[in-house]
Amino acid sequence: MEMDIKKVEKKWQKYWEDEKLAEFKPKNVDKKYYCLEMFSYPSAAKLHLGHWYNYGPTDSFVRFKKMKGYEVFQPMGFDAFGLPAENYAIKTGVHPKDSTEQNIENMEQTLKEMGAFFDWSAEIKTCYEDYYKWTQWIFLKLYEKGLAYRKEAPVNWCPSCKTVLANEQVVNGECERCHSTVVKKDLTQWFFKITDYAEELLTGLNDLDWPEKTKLMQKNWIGKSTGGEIEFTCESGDKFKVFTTRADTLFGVSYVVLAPEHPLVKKLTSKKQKKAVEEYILQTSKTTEIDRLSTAREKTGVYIGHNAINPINGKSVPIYAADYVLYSYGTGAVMGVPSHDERDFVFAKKHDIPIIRVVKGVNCDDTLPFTDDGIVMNSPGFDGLTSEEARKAIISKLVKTGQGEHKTNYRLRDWLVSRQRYWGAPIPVVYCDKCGCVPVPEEDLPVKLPYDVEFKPDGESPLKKHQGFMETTCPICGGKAHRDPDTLDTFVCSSWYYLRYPDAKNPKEAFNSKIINKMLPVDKYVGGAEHACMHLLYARFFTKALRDMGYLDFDEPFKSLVHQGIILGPDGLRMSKSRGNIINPDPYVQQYGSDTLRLYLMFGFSYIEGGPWNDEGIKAITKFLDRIERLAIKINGYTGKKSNQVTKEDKELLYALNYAIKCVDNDMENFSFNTAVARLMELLNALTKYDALENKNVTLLKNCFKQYIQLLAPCAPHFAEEIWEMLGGKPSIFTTDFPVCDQKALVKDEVEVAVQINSKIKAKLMIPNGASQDEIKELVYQDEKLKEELKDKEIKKFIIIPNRLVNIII
RNA sequence: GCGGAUAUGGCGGAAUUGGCAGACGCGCUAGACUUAGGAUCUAGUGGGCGACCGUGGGGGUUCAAGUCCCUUUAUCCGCACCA
Repeated sequence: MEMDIKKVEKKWQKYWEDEKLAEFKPKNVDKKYYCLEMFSYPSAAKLHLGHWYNYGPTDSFVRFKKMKGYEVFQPMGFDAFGLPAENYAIKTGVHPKDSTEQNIENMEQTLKEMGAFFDWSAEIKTCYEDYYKWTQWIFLKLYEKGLAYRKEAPVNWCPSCKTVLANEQVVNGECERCHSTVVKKDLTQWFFKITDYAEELLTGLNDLDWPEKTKLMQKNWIGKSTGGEIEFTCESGDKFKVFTTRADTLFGVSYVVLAPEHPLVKKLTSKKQKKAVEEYILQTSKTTEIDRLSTAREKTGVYIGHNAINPINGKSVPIYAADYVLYSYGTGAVMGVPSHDERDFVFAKKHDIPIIRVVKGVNCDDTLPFTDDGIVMNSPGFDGLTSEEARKAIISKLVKTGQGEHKTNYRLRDWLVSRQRYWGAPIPVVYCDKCGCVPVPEEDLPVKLPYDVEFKPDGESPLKKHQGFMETTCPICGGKAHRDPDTLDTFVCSSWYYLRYPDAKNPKEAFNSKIINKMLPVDKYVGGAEHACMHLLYARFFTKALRDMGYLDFDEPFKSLVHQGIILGPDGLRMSKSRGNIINPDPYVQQYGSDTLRLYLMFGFSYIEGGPWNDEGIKAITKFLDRIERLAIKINGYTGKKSNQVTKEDKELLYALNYAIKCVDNDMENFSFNTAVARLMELLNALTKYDALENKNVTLLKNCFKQYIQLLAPCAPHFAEEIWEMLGGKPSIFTTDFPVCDQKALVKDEVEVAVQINSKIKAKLMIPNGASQDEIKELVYQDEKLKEELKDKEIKKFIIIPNRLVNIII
C-alpha cells in the first residue's frame, strides 16, 4: 500500500475529533438515531476481539446511518463495578478503584484507536459517584413504589473461607479457592419485584423487533402457566397450598411433597423421622438447582411422618420432603399424582405409594404414567368430563368451599439484588433499632463507597468491617443506626444506563424526562445473546417501573435488537485463558490497520453467527484495499475526456454501480455486512474491467468511482476519507450523502431464464424483459436444442416464473 | 434435565424466503510478467470419463425442497451471585 496507514488513521481520528463529527447535535433531535452497543466491563486485557466484533461493524452501521441523513447518537461507557476487580484485589492487593480506572483508561485509548464514532462527551462510568448516586436514587424510587423488599434467601457459603461465593466461584459443589464443600446459608436480602410486571413483560414482547429466539427465551424464562392453587390441611391443622396445572388429576393424588426448605417440614416432622429428614435437608443444601430439577436424576425424598387431607375427597395422604420441589417456585409444595406425571410415577414406585388412575386416553392408551389430556374417571362427580372441563370444574368447586382458587403462575422469580461484596453501589438504607429499616433521604445521596477497606476474606465482607461506613445515624430519630453492608448487583447499574447517556452530565437528576422522551427508545441495540434473559429483561422492567412512576412516556427501552455472534478461538472453542486460545487484536491492528481488521470481521463472518478465528482471510482484505488504492491513483491521473455516446459497457457499469448501491444499502440496514462487502468487491471488479477498456468514458468512470468510495466509507472509514481527499473531495466524506440507487439503470433489456423439462435444467435462454407468456413459449419452441427434446412429446404443463425459469412437464 | 440454536465444496460463508445450489473471498492448479518473487495480472476450480450425483442421516409433500412436514444423529449456547 502506498499510504502510511498508521499516519492516515491518526490524521482522520484527529480530524473527526476536532470537527466533533461524532457528537450528537440536540438541535437535530427530530432526525435522531440512537444506536447503542452494550457497554463493556473494563477488563485488564484491554480490547479483545469480541469488543472489536461488537463495536467495529456496528460503528460502520452508524456511519452508514449518518450518511443516510440521520443525526446519530452512539455513546460508550463502562460497566465498572463487579466481581473480577474485587477478586483481583484479594489476589494482588491492588484496589478495585485503581485497577478499574487503569483498565478504563487503557480501553478508552484502544477504543479511540479503533476510530469509531463514539460520542465521548456522553461517556458513563458506573462506579463513579455521579452515576451510582442515581442508581441509588432509582433504588429509593422502587422502594417507595413497593417494588423493593427484603426477605430471606439462600447464598452459597464456603464454611472454610467463611465467605459468600458467586455461582461462578462454585466448581462442582466446591469452593474454587479451597475446595471445601459449599453449603446454602440463609440471609435477609433485597429483592426487586419484577414479578409484578411478569404479564406485561410477556405481552410486550409481541411488538418488539427482536430476534425471535430471544423473544422465545424470555417467554420461556417468564414461564406463564395457568392452573389453580389448592389448599391441603395437615392432620396438625396447619394448611399449605399447592400449585397445579392439572387439577383434573386431583382425585389421583396419593402423596404430597414439600420442598425441604419449606417451614412446615421442620414443624411437622415426627420424632421417628426427624433424623432422616435432617440428614436429607443437609444433603439438599449441597445440590444445585439445575441438578435438583433434572428429570434424569434419581428422585429422592423422605416421609416426614405426618399426613395431609386432600380437599376434594377427604383422603389422607403422606407428606414427603423432596428436593425436586423448589421452595422458590410456586408455593414450594406440589401434589403427587403418580398415574399422570412421570416424576411422580418414578417417585411412587420407589416409595411404594399407591398409583390411582383418574384420566383415560381417548384412544384407550392404558400404559402409565399417562401424561396427556383425556377423559376423567374415578373422580366422583366429574367422571366423563374432558381434562380441560374437569380442571375448571374441580377448581370452581374448591373455590366455593374456600379451599382453592384459579391462579396463573409464573416461573419468573423476583430479582435478588443484594451482593455481599465491596465493589458495587451501596444500598441506600439504614437500620435503626427504633425506626427499623429507613431509606436514606434523597438529599443525602450518594451513600459513598469508602476507599480504605480490607479485602482479605475472613468471614465478613469488606464493608461490614468498615466502622466508618457502617456506623451512622437514623435520618428519622437521629439515634444510632447502621448501614446495609451489602452492595447492589451490577445488573442494577446496567438496567438504566441507556437512560443516562442522552443527559449524561446532569447533576440534578438521573435524567431529564423531556430529553429522554425524545431520545428514547433506543433505535438499535447491539450486544451478545447471553443477555437474553437477564439484562434485557431487567432493563425492560426498569423502563416500565419508571414509566409507572411518571418519569418516562415509553414502554420499552429497546425497539430493535441485534445479537452479534461469538468469535471463537482458532480451535473452534470459546476463547478462554485456561484454553490458551485467546486472540489479541492488537498485533493485527498494528500490522494491517484498524480498517482492515474491521473490514475482515465484517466480511469473514456472518455477523449474527460468528465463528472460529482464522487469519488467512485478513490478507485478502489488504489486497482488496490495495487494489482500490491503485485504481484510485490511476483514475486520478486521467485527464477528462467526455463522450456523449452511451456504450453497452457504459450501461453495464451503471448497472453494476446501481445494483451495488441497492444491495449495500439493504445489507447494511440488515446487519448483513459480509454480503455488503462482497457486493463492494464485485463492483471493484466491474470498475477494474471497465478501466481496462480502450474507449472508456473517463468522466463516467471518475463519477462512478467517487460513488464507490462513498459506498465503501462506512466499512473502511479512515481509508475512504484519505482516498476521498485524494480524489478532490471535501472532507469529511461522512458529511456527504450515501449514493442513491437509480432504478432506471437496473432495468435490463433481456434476462437469462433457465428452461427445465420435467424439472431438469436443459437450456438457458435470453428473454427480452417484460415478454408475455406467449412470447416466452414461442422463444422456447424456437430453440434448436429444446425442439429436439420436445419432439413428439405431449406437454402437460407449462410453468413460467417471470425472469427466473420455465418448467415444461411432458 | 429444562430452554434455545446450528449442520451447505479443502476452508470462511452466499442463496431475493419454495424457483438455475455454491455469490464473494481464502486455498489450490496452470499460465503471463519478472531481478524464477510469500508481489501483480489472466484462466480454471463441488464430485464423477460419462448418463448423472450432490446442502448431517432416513422418510414425506410439491411441476420444483438447502428452504415446508415427520423422524433421527452430532455439535454449540443459556439456566437466575460472571458480566
